[in-house]
Amino acid sequence: MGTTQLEATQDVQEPKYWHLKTVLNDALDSEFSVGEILPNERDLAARFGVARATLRQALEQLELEGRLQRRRGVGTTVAPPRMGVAVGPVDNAWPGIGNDTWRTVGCAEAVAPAAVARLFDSGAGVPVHTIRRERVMNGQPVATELLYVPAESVPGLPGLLSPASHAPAVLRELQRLDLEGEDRAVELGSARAEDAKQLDRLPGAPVLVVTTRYFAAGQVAAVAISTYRADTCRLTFGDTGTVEVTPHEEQERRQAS
Amino acid sequence: MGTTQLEATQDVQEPKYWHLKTVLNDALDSEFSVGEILPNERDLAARFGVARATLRQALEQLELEGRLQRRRGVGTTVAPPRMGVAVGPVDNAWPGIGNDTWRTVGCAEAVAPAAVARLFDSGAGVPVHTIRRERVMNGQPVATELLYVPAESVPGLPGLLSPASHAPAVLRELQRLDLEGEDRAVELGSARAEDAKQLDRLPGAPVLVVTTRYFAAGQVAAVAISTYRADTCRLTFGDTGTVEVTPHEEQERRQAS
DNA sequence: AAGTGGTCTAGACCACATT
DNA sequence: ATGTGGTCTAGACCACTTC
Repeated sequence: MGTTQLEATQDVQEPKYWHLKTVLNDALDSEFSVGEILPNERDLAARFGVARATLRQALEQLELEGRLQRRRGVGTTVAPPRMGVAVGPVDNAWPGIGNDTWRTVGCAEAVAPAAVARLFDSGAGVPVHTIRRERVMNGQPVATELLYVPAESVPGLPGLLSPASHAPAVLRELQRLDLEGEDRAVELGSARAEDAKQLDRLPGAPVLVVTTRYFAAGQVAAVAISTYRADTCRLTFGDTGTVEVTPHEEQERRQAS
Repeated sequence: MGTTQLEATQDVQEPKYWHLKTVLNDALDSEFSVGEILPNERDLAARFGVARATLRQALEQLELEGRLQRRRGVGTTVAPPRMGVAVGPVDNAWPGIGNDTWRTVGCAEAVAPAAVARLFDSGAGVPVHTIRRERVMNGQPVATELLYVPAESVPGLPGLLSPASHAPAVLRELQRLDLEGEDRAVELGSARAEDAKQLDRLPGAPVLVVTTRYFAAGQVAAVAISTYRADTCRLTFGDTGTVEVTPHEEQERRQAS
């Protein structure tokens, strides 16, 4: 990266932070390896002759693109390539089937929030089982999920359940139903406080929100709102089998730890 | 939204811009309708008793979440709900089939850039036809795409073609092949200068990048890199038919224009 | 205690669209 | 010419991790 100031040959009309971003991006390719820590922001800003805020604007974008990882109190490191995460319909199946990558971390019984109720055929005020799960890959959390199952989808449930057996029971009942199809949407969001904590990020971090509707008996039998870390994940939708991680990616990921 | 300063009852540990964001978000729900313009940033900042930069941090997040739309020289308006955009496999078909929502805007013949070449089975240096297309919905551009077709995928092409007939000829040849499957990945990116211009956004705007691989004869016969506006689009992957726009959404969208 | 990234301020000027 | 959002500066202090 040298001692170079930003060249004065800069096109007008091109913001400094944008130019800076491409310079840094190139430097990451040629002069740094995955996991390496960069100089701190104050030094970098001085080296390029810009204010720290401007430097940060460039770093923010590079982090958004998954090139960098910044952690308060620690520093900025070069991020490994994004993980390919399968979100279906690889196994067109109910959640919780077999030994998948999800882990249940809690559950509750309540009325569906308005934004979720809209996804069900029945209107507002539907009582639902709410199951919180998290997904871990390569030893790091990549997603957190809220699975909403209307009580009427699983009528066979006994009345009172211990917290420990509640979630498994709901999933078991779900899996008895005949799954007719799934339906997914992906959009950009920012992590709510609770999600951010589980994903080991700050609130407001960019996330990919996957909304899945599970159909059974001509109705929406369950809805899952999955929140993926946008910086570390590439969501894959394989029609022709899972797109597996290439050996090259696998190697680079290992270097990071 | 009132004349209210930010309440002093603010929890410590909660950043101002974060609190501000929730306040604004609630105000948007209750006191504004789609398409309405907000007070300008300097006024808003003064009204809430914060610096403009802090106010902007809140606005940026709301724009990222698709709640606001900001345009330089114009102002900040309340955004309509995101459009549901089908990205397949609704029609598991070659690009350019039938009357789809895509429009070809240019094409060229060159060697595939490294990042794209990696997606093909053949290594680097593959000669490809490059077709640029754009997707328009509800009268506004939502996506731009670069479609890469290796020359060896379409051997039946005559040598020299006029620019006008080039792209259609490539697509026509593609469609003669037997499509065995598709493969998609979605990740977050930021708009390159060229894409940003076509999407009517500033460079660096958040986008959802969809990478599609088309398989034929056991090979990757074509690759498409589609860039969707993350602020206005919700990508839908329908296994059970297209998820159509609800009447409610349709109405709100109309109010915006 | 020292060093990191995260938040916040109060200004200035620029690019752009509209009048 | 005016008003808007976009960029940039030079500081300050805070929250967090590590030593």
